[in-house]
Amino acid sequence: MSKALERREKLRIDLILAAERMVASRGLAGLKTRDLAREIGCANGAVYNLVTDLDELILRVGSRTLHRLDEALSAAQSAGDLSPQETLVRIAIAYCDFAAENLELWRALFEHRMEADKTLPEWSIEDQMQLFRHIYQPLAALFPKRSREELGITARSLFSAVHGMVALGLEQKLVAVPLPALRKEITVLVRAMIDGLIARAV
Amino acid sequence: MSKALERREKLRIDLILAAERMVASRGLAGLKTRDLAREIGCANGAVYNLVTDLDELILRVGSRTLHRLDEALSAAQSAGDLSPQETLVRIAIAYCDFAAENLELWRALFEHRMEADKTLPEWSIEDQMQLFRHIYQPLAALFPKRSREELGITARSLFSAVHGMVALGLEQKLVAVPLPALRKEITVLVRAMIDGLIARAV
DNA sequence: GGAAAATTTGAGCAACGCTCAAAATTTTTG
DNA sequence: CAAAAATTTTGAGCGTTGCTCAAATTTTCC
Repeated sequence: MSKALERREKLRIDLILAAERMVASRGLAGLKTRDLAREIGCANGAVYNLVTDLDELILRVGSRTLHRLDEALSAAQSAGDLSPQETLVRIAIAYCDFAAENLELWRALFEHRMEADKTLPEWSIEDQMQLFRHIYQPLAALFPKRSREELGITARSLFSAVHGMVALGLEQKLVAVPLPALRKEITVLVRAMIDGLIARAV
Repeated sequence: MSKALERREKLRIDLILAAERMVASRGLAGLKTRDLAREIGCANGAVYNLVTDLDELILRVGSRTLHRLDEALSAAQSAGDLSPQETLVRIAIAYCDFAAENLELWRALFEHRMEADKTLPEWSIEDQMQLFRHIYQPLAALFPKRSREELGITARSLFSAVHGMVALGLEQKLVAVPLPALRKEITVLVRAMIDGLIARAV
């Protein structure tokens, strides 16, 4: 590869990492092209040589966040040999903890909205799909009779419900819930949801 | 009241209604002061005579949305004389339907974020608290032994879980779920959550 | 080394929320 | 009712924003 292209690649990575740091510290709204350019040492116009858009940059940062989240959920899924129920609780708690520890980056995943005409790139959609798979496996163990499609729907429902509790729980707007209390609420409700689903399944 | 103040009040109401229409049609990001000023027939600077901030204006619009949502949930709560379980399902479905029918206004409730130093006005916090009360009553009927505080926590958990399903369900980013399917998922999971909570309570 | 190709640059554009001296209007006063 | 005083409205303008593009710079190639 030519020297110019090497430098370009290096700068692109610097840019994404700088953007990640900036979102983490100042929130998605605090991400500014001029600050980014100063941070990585180039002209502000140069940002658009590395990335077509701020949208793309945000998606790149989001991709990194999703992969780290994926790792956190994987760790929770394979820790110890728990029952499927308790594995699901662990995953939900891991999701909550990740969101709390990576608050602004996690928020950015859901705050960001593309303009109506632009569509999400393929790799970004792929990233998001992967998340449900951690829930899918324990669910499949609990409901062996259900079809792949049914399990997928249930997995998304469970994920969404936990996401809602975390989202509103970490929101300062509504009553600020202390993190330990939130973890407890999640544990209670996930157990209840699974119990309820099993009871109805028989 | 003086003629000047009357006109001011009228304009302020016009402004809020215009803002509501603009958010509903173009989303929160499409709310622009210059367009608002043109719409209600005044100078762009005049917007700041009626409202201190765009933040305040958004909060005013949010307040109206919350009140309409409150009405929708009230209607669902008092329709027929259903069991507490089925009332909770009805409320959840009503929430889902309201969000779908008022997509951008409903989104604005959660997308909007104040700058860190500014705090929410009292009336806005009050508005938000009211929402849980619809869930509280059927829950109290189901769990007569629980304290007010415990019921409040459970109410918020249930609300948050349903909110999460609606939020991710109506999001175009993830797999777009057809509305009837979403309503069905919500019904299933709310019933499961309640069943599970009751089973653990005995 | 020097011409050609590719890349980087930063001034500049349009649009944004918001401000504030000046203009217009309303209210008070004589 | 007219002039003075108080109040309200106005819109040009400020500082920022994401993004563009002709010009300057650097790299590539022979």
